[in-house]
This record gives sequence, C-alpha cells and structure tokens, in this order.
Amino acid sequence: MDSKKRKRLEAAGWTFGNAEDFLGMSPEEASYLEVKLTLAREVEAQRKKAGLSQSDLAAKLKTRQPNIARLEKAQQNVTIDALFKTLLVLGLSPRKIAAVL
Amino acid sequence: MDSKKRKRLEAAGWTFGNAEDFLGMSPEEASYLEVKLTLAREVEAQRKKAGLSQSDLAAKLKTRQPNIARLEKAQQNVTIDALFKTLLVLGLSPRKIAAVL
DNA sequence: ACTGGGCATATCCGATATGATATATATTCA
DNA sequence: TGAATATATATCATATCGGATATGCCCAGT
Repeated sequence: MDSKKRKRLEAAGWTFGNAEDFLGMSPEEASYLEVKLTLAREVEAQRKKAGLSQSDLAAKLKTRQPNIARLEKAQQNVTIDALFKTLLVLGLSPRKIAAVL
Repeated sequence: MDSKKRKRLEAAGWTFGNAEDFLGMSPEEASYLEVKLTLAREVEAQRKKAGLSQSDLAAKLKTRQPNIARLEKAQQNVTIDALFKTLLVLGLSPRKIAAVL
C-alpha cells in the first residue's frame, strides 16, 4: 500500500498493524513473510540503484517487465531460483543478499 | 551423492568437479545453485542437530517424509515459503539463516 | 535371516509459479 | 496538457512445485 492511500484510510478511521497482528499469524509465518517481502524490496532497491527500469532488468533475465513487477510486489510466492537469479544478476553476492535478511 | 558411491565411481575412473566446471555455467547460475544447495544442506544439518527424523520434521510441518527428503536433496526448485517455513520451524532466525549464505 | 526405522525414489495430482500478451495506470517532462 | 516512459494489473497457457501414496534400499538390533 502506498503511503498516500494509507493516509487517506487513516484519515477515515482505519488503523494499521503488521500482518501478524492482523491475521493472528504464528511467529514463523510472520517471519517468513517478512523475509519474502524484504527480499522483494531488495530487488527493487538494487534495480534502481543500478539505474535499470523493470524492462531493462527483464531483458537481462530474458523475461518480460510484468514478471519483474510481480517479483518486486511479492504478490505471490517466489521460487529460490527466480529470486536469487534476479538478485545475482543485479550484481549482489550471496553474502550481500544475506546481509539484508 | 554420498561419499561411498562417489568413491566407488572414482575407483572406476570417474573424476569430479563442481557444476560450473562440468556444465559451463555462468557465474550467476553457479552461484544461485550453490545458494540453493547450501540452504538445502542447512535444513538437513539443523534437523539432525535437533535430533529429528525426516518424518518428525514432516509432522511439524504437517506434511510427509518424502517431501522433506526432496527439500533436502534439492532435487527440484523450491519456493521461498517452503524453504523458510522449514528453516524457521527448526528454530532458525532469519539472521541465522543469513549466516550460512 | 528377520524386523523396524530412517531415508530415497517413482508417480500421480491439484495448486500455483512463471512467462507471455494486452492493457491500464502512474509518473515525468517538454 | 499531451507524449513518452515506467510500472501495475488482467488473463491465459504452460511448467513445475508441493502433497500424497507406494515402495525400495540400507543399516542396526535381535
């Protein structure tokens, strides 16, 4: 959710917590969800840092822009392959990937 | 491959290198493959450290032993969910998971 | 040798991740 | 404001992941 939308909803009386609060998730569930989101955000951050558009990155990975968008949005589960191939092609070492966890 | 089998094959004249040597993989390909294998091995290591059989761990995850075997063998790709749920249920924090990368 | 426990393999199936195209929305800038 | 670029969403096809059952192999203990 973007901050603009969030502010509108808050103004309308909504409040916000994390997924654990909201859904009554177990700590493990919340934790792996956080991991997934963290890594997805890292893709976006590194892509922008490299000055690449989603289309540019898609080309490097021989795929298409919408697939990159999905990855960054973490709208669904992701395979290790897809995620790490992406992060590695952005020039991140496994060690640097680990650093964001 | 277990070491016993490997020794037999070596005795029969086979030699061994890593996947990058053998398949002519790109550094990225080799790297994410290593990551995948590292994490798979970590599942096995942590499971044994906890004194659990594959069946025990499967029960904790409400699944079956063969699925754990597949995960540890890394015979196929794995989703972030499956992998991290498993590692987290073994008591590993994201930080500790990162430490093995 | 027999048995039981632990792990691996084969196979089927339902669920879903990935990839593609088309299109919508958002952002930037002249 | 309009055009160009960037990102998001919708939808479909295909590939494959995760779960299940059945079964085989190996080893340890009896």
